[in-house]
Formats: sequence, structure tokens, C-alpha cells
Amino acid sequence: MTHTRTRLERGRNALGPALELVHTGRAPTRAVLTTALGVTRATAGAVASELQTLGLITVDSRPGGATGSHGRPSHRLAIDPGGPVALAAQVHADGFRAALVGLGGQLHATTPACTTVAADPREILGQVVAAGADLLRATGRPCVGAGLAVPSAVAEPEGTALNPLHLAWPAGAPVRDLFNDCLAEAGVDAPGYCGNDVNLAALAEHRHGAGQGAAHLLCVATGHRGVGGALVLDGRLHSGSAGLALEVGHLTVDPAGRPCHCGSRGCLDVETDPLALLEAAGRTPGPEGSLLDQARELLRTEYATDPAVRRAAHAVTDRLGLGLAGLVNILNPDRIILGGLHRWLLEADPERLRGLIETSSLWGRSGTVPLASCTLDYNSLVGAAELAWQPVLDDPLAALPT
Amino acid sequence: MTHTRTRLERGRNALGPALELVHTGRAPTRAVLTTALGVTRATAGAVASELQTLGLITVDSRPGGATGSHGRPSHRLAIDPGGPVALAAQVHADGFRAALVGLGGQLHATTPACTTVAADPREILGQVVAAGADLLRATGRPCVGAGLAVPSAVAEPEGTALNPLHLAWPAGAPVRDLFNDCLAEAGVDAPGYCGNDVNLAALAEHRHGAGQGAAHLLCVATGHRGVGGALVLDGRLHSGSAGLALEVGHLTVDPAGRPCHCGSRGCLDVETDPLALLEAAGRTPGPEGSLLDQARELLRTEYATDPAVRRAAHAVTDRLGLGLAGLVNILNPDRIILGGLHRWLLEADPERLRGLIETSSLWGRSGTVPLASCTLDYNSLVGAAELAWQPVLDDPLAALPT
DNA sequence: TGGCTTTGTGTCTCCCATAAACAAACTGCG
DNA sequence: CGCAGTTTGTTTATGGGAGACACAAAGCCA
Repeated sequence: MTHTRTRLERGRNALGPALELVHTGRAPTRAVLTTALGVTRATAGAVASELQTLGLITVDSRPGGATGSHGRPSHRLAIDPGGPVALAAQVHADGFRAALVGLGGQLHATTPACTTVAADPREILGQVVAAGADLLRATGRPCVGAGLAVPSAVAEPEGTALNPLHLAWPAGAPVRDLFNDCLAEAGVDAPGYCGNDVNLAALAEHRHGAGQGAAHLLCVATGHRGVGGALVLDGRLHSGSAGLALEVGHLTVDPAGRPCHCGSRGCLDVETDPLALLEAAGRTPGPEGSLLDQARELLRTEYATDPAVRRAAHAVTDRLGLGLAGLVNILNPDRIILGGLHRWLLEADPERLRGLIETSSLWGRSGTVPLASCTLDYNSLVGAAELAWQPVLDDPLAALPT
Repeated sequence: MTHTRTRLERGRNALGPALELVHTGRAPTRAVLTTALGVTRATAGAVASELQTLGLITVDSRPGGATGSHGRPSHRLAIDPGGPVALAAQVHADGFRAALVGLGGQLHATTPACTTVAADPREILGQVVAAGADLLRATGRPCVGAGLAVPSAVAEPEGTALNPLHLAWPAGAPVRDLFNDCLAEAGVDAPGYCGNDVNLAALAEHRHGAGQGAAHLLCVATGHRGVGGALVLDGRLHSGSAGLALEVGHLTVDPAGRPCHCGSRGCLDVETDPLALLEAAGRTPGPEGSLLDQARELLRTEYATDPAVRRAAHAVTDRLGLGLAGLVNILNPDRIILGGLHRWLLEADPERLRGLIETSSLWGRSGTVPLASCTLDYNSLVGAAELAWQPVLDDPLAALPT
């Protein structure tokens, strides 16, 4: 056995952290990069120019812009607009979508949402990958990898979808392998990664959206059906030892509530999803539009006018608050962001939810947990791209061709 | 601003990791230290000799022992028996105890358990620190720091005890500051750290006991009263953004259960603690011995013979299983260890608890979570010492005098 | 225009860790 | 017993990342 370059696989050690700072928008100039990395200006300069040589960022030599501060203005750092992209894909109950995402979480191209839903996993993945491959060919830019968001827990390291029941897939479908097969077939020579859609949304929000700066970010969101959770710890997705953490859908929030397919009653999954709100308001779901859209419309148009809608929203909010309080006691996050229906419930009555969490989370007094809405468009897609970008962020030299 | 040695505060970079490997018993010889660190033999040799110079470990030059393998036998690494120690202290409902703990979690000296309980925090801390200081003077060995375990959540970074209700202390007592004051008064010139007793027990079990090797370790335990939880992620205690994570006592495990002081009903705290078992078995707590000891005796002597005791144990086990299943869904640990009464319940009927967690934790099929008992004596004390040792493990050169 | 401040750059140096060759210690076999 | 084979410890030389330092550049402000 010979020992060869264990030392971070050679290459500048600060390269990855530096790229991550630019990626997350925390290093607009070389000066703040210097202080953020805690290195000398000489090192930061070398690192920045190396990232520039890799074609990942640009270093503005002649800014000319007003700095507002004294002294020599710092060179501005920006994502190279011609740099590589990641292929992002998402499948959900109502269709699928593909996109290209560059560094910084910027969407460079998106396919229109497709609403034909093939029952067979292989078929739908083939469709979404083909759409993404078309985008790639159209831009001609290099691809660092591909990410896929699915509405199911994804077991690691197997890469299997454990409960894709909203897709009517078989439990345990080898989604990562299928995804990679489709990528190879479509001629995309890049590694494919898979993750749960809410997890990936949380990751995207942490890096580019409402979760920025949170050290312990909890995200709870409804998709089109069901409820998902995610936790981002110190910038990394915490998905447990097997990728199954934060499956919060089956927290009990109403012991006398409606039965859940898990066998229990009153689970967060069935008590706080769009269908629950519609039913509580005495509405029958219509045929057009997703349940999520219908619930949103209901809140938007009739929350202020119809007492029944208001009562229903309050009831659902109360159950959500109970679930969040339980999670706060277990996870002690420093920020909570809500997506899907939960976001609209929060915005309909922020104080009610805040109050609930404070009173039933034991340590209400020792600092309220800030609640916020998810703000990023297509956050699951952006999060899927983060998966593909991660190796580059960890070690640009090793992950990139040259 | 001048940049001065940000580079890990100078000193050999692999020093901390190497010491941690020896500390946790994962590096019995220089050869495995080499592979575990992923460095060359030259580096490992230099690191080991440097740790030896610091007086932390010993390197056996002439082992002579049979290795069982071919080739030159490797030098053995061991904790220096004359090295520094940490002062560990624990206070609980029934008394307090102090000890000296060396590297490797070894107890070098312990005061007898004291059962006089002063009501005033300052007073009882003064007593336990004085006892520890006596031990220190008796050995004459250097002290790297002091750690204190308390039966309460400890808020970070304030260092205040948020719910020390089993000690009848005021909520929010500045326990870390008080501890440090007492240390200074007793002439102990070392920094003092505080933590929750179950958290510290989990940390100790992870490093030296039943939790070794687990990447995501969940620990749930009863103290003398109440229930606590802890999570060790990748070798570090996860205590949330403010030190309040894993306050699992108020998970609802029986909606129709007995009222809890938190205002809810059927909390894990009141449904699975020693008093709950005694009451369920129709026994009235006696005056002598702690409730935990009485519950343990009951299980030991009458579980096999008295159907009422068996029924009571099963009922409490069922509630515990429900709580654990909920935690598994949220945290997805790869091992669970149980302490206090929960340990005895597990050992009374392992299959019942295992089955409960499998059936109600959604992913029973995708790999059962191993359940184990806490095995370390005085694990909270050892864990308290870990707090004091941590700076040394992180950077031996910076933390030690010379 | 000349201080003052902040930032970028080139040069030198330090020092940690690798690489490579060698020495040491043990097993096993003929 | 001696020698091959294997694994481990040690020495020396080399390389490379990052700090220290000095100096230049580029803006403010009087």
C-alpha cells in the first residue's frame, strides 16, 4: 500500500470553501472572500484566479463602481455566465419538469411543465431526462451532473424510492439507477443523484433563499399531496443514517383525527395537506387544477369573507402548529421555513402559528423561532441541481475535467 | 489587520484527530493510527511522538507481545497513566458526585455518592466542586478542565439551566457561571463546562461505550425522574441551535394518558418514567431508595412472577416504543441506546420493543434499528469530562500549557 | 495635490506531509 | 540455522500551500 496525496487530494485547500461562498452569494468581492475564508489576501487572490481559470467565476479587474467605503475598491466576484450547468429534474403527482441550473442556483433554461404522467417510472424518467438533454444540447455548455427530485423518501446509499405512493410507483423502486440509465441513454455523460423533493427544496432555500444563514434550518412543506420535512445542519442536508430522516408526515397531531394510510389516526400528512383544508371548509375538490392550487385559491379569495373557510384554516393551522412544536422540541432549529399549503397558512395568519409554537414548545420564552415562507421559485429543481453541484463545491479541481 | 497563523493555529494538523483515535480506543497501535489517519507512517510517527512529548499518551517501543500477524510488530499506543485529568461533576435529584476522568474515559478517582441535597444551586455546586478539588489535590495531576452534568436542558451559549425542576432550582439558573465561580473559589484553575446529563451520557457512550461506531446515535434514558434524549451525529453531540434539542420528554405517547406539568397529557416524561411503572403495577413508592432503584428492583424480582408487574411493564414499554418510533421517523438513527428504566424495560423484553419500533416506524423493513443498553458506569460523569477534554482533542497544542 | 485607507500582488519563508530508500523486527519454511 | 517474505519504524529530501512582509494601486477626503 502506498500513500499518495491524502492531503485533501491535492489542490488548493481553500478552493472548495471559496467556491461555496461565491455560490451562496456570500462573497461578492475578493475582500470579503479574504475575511470569510480567514486567509491572507495573497491566498484569496490565488484561489479566486484559480476558480476563474476553471471557468467557474469571473473576477472583475476594473469595477469602477462606487464602493461607499474608503480605500481601493475590491474586485467583484461573480458566477461565470458561460460556465457549466447542472441538469435538474423533478417528477411529481401531476407531471414533471426539467431545467438547467448554473452556479448560484440560477435557472438558465426550463422546460414547460408537463402534465402527462406515465405510470411506469422508467418511462417518465426517460421523458424528463430527454427534455433535459434537449436543453443541454441547445446551450452547448458543459454539464457537471444531474439531480432528480422525487416526492418520496430516498434511501441511501441504495438510491431507492421508499414511499412513492403519490406517483403510484412500486415501493423500493431503484430510482437513482433508473435515472442514471436514462441519462446514459440520452447521451448525458454525467453522474445522476436523487433526493426527496422537500429535502432538496430546503437545501435550495438554505443556499439561495429564505434559509440563508440559518445554522439549523427546519423546512416543512406540503407537496401536491402529503407533507414532508427537511433539516439542513451547518449547510448540509441532514437526511439521517439511511436518508430517511425528517419523515414527519406521521407525527400525530390529532388523536381523534381522520385515519391515515399508515394505520394511525390524525397524522400531519392527512390533517394538514391541501385536501384536509378543502374538506374542512366543506368544499369538494374540483377536477381542474391541483389540490394545492385549489386550496391556495380558497385561502386567497375566501379566507377574509367566509367564516367557514377561516375556521377550517384555523383548524388546520392549529394541527400544523402542534406538529411544528413537537419538531421544535426535538430539533431546536433556529429558523423554520414553510412551503406549499403551509406557506399560505402562515401568511394568512402568521401570529396564530407563531403563538402556537411558542406556547407548546416548552422554551417559547428562550427565543422565539423565526418562521418564514419559502421564497425560491422551483426550489426543488434548484435543490436537485445542488446535488449535482456538490462534488464541484467540495473539490473543484477533482470534480472538473481539468 | 494582520493575518497570523490561521492555519489551524499552527502545530501538526493531524494531532487532534490522532488523539481522538487513541482516546476512543480506535488506535491501539501506530500502524492502525497510520491507516486511520490516512497519512504516511512518517507522519503518524511524528504525531505519536509529539503526543507522547505532551504527556498524553505512551508509545511502547518494546512490546514483545505476539501479534498474530506477519511482519514487524507495531508499537502500542496507550493513554499515559500519569497524564492530566478532567474534573467531572454531576448533580441530580438525589445528590451529587465528583470524579477525575483521564483520557479514554477512565475514572481515576471518585467521591462517594453524596445524598445531601442543598436547595441552593450555588451551595450544592460549591460542595461538589470542593469534593472534586480535594480529589485533584490528592492526585497532584494537572487538570485540563471541568465538566458538570445537570438534569436539565442547558441553553447555549448562555449556559443557563432551563428546566431544572427535579432540582427545584429556579428556571434559567446561570449554572455554567455558578460552576466556574465555584471552581475559582476552590482554586481550580481550569475552564468549566455544563451540559444535560442524558446528553453527556450519550456522548460518553458514543466514545467509550455502547454507542461506539454509530454515526447517528440516539439515546433515550430516564434519570431518577423524567425522560431525556440525546443525539450524537458523527461523533459530536447535536444539541440544536440553542442547546435545546432532543427534549423528548413531551412527545405525546398516550393521548388519554395522565396529565403532565407541561399542560398536555400522556407525555413520554410521565408515561415512561420510574414512577409511571410503579403506579401502573399498583405499587406505592417506598421512602428508601430512589424511584429508579425501586422500579429496577420491581422488574428484577417480580417481572417473571407477578402478572400485574408484567402487564405494567408491557404498558410502559408500549408507550416507550411509540415515542421511539416517532423519533426514528424524524431522526433516522443507526443505533438507539437506552438508559435508566428504559434499559431495564428493554432487557426485560427486547423483542416487544423491537417489534413496536419496526411496525410503527414506517421503514421497519428497510433495516431494523439496533437497540442496545447503555453500558458505561457513570456515563454522565464521563460525558461531563468529555466536555472538558474536547478542547484538547480539538487542538492539543493550543489547549495544553506547553 | 497630498495624506489616509483599503485592496491587489510579488517575494520570501516556514513547515507540514509526502515520497523514497533503508533499517528493524517478526513469521515461516527448508 | 539462515534466508525469503512481510510489515513496521526512521531518515532524508522534496514539494506545495499558506503566512509575513513590502510595495504598488486605487479610491476617498481635505
